[in-house]
Amino acid sequence: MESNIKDVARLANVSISTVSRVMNMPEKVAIETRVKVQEAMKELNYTPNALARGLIYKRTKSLGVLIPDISNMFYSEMLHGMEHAAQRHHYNLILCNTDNNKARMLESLNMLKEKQIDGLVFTSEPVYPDYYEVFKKLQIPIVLAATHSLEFDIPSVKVNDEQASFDAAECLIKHGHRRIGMICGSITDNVTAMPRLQGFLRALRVHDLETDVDSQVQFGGYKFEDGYEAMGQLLRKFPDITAVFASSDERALGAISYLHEHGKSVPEDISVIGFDNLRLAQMSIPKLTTVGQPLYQIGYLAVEKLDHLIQNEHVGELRTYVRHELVERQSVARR
Amino acid sequence: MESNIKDVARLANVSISTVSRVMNMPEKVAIETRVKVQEAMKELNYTPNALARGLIYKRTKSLGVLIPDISNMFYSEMLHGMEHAAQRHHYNLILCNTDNNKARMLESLNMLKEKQIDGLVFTSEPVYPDYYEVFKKLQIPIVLAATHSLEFDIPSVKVNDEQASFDAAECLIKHGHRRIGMICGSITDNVTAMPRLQGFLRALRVHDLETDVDSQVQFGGYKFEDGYEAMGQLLRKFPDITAVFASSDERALGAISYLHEHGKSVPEDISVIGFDNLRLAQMSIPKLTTVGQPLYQIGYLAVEKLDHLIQNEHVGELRTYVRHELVERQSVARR
DNA sequence: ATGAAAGCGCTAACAT
DNA sequence: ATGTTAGCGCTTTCAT
Repeated sequence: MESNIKDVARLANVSISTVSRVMNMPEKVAIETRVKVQEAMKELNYTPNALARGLIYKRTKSLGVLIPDISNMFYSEMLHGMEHAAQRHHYNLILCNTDNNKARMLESLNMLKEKQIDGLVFTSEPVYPDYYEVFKKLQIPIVLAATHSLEFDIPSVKVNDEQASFDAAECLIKHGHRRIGMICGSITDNVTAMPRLQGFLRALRVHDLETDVDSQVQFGGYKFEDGYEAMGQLLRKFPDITAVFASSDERALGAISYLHEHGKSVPEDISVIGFDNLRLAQMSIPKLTTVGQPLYQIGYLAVEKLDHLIQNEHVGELRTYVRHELVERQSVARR
Repeated sequence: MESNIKDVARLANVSISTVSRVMNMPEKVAIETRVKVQEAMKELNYTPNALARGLIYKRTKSLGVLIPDISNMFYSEMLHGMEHAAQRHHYNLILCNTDNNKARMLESLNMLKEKQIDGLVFTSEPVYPDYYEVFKKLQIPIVLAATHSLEFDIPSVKVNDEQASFDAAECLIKHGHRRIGMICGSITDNVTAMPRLQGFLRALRVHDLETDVDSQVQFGGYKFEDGYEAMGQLLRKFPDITAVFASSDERALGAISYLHEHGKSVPEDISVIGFDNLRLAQMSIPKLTTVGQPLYQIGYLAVEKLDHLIQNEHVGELRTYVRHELVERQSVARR
């Protein structure tokens, strides 16, 4: 039942080249033959085979996307943007969940290369030197989304984390807070967690507040549970705290949950500011004040940048930094 | 720099069939030639071309996934399950976001067919007769995830919505509630919204409570904002309500938000039970009591079922119903 | 305006 | 154990 170009040619009484022509340069074929061929196509329910085409054109209009955890809202919002950009530029997205697992990532990369993807979007993780080696071997355009590399020249789209964190901390300070804690990502992550820490500390310094990382900062994972845990530890180290900067919305919600369970109300007793502005930031009680990054846009732009690379047009800037935005809701109060 | 089987053959001083053999049946080639070929592959950084293979095998090890909105946690959790099953069975997932837009869906389906996917996962939307026509033309195995069709014989994986809703309502009733409202999906959706409504009503009837759809049920979208709106309307129609069944977690959170803003506390004044058990159900204050559906598992099983179909093994049951689970947290109180 | 034939990178008979 | 060749479905010269 699967029909191919030959079947169409036979039914329409023309050669396969004519069929090919009506698909790719219809104006070059006589109107009546064209119609005849189109009717044959319809009758046979013909669909061209992209594998055969890809073999010839040496491009597939498929992009690979490597994501650590799709069930995380952070990534799914970015992915949404990527998908829309992909549709717009007639690409398909092949999705690979890496679970932050290197072996799995290498495996995925291999599959993607075999499938002859035209380009790759790599998200969030830092580009370690061995990753870079793999990328080079891939021989295809790559764009980093929500991450970047200062060591290597790989195009990227992300927010300025240092400045965004600075703004978060300053928001707290401007609301009159002086004893401010931070719930931060892993110390080993110097593409996201460290710049955020630095931005936080810079704001404190600029406003003549003391900084003591040991007592003010709690490191940990980015999840709700991690935020919950971290809030507990922070409170123990730094009991008279009046505000907390949690550098992801999930962490912030975890922190709020901890505070709630321990009889502190937000923002009356303690203010909390988050980072990301995921959709859930509007769903919490109190609604979360946070520094928003335009995740959808990051995904969208990453794919468009990739498209430019593939088309060999001007790539524009190597590292694109998109604007963050302070979204003031209810979790930060004046003191 | 892109090397192919010919390059490898030349470098290893063998024919291309020998190279092909070391890839597909290495035991059939002399150990020393094999090593020679493998070295050549490594040196040339050779990767087989899946397009060429697919052309011959007539299967691509790619699956299409149609999803209305990936940035929705509901879908991203399912997608996560699908992706893991896909990895396990050596498939790639080609992701298409349909935005609930029919034209876009048809376009995606067309692209997917051209790319010769081995199978398709279709999520959530009801299968309208015209969709079914399109599916038939596709000529490939299809599995429905979190939806099903009683009209057409298409394999599916989902929860028993009627019973799940029954359990939700009964939970409320067993906590002593008698004046219970429901926030429901669209009346036109008879694959999900209607069964849930029926389950709700059945529970009321079984427990000898009056049922009056007009005053007790508010229809609307599945989002947070919709839940917020609906809660307002419901309260106006049915002021002395003591409990609400919101048939999605997002709606439930919206309802809670409305109640909170209007001076009613949950669960002291009004109890709320949700549906889905998304990760955010644990993040709210109060933590949400809800009827959980195993979304990850639904995705996982859908892909495995698709694999069975593709392998032409026994499909097992046509319609698989997975277990839901009542997750009691803090948003429902005894009365 | 249309057709014949080569070739994209690979596998699978069929030789040897 | 290895090589030769046809062909998967298509595009693209090159003829006519």
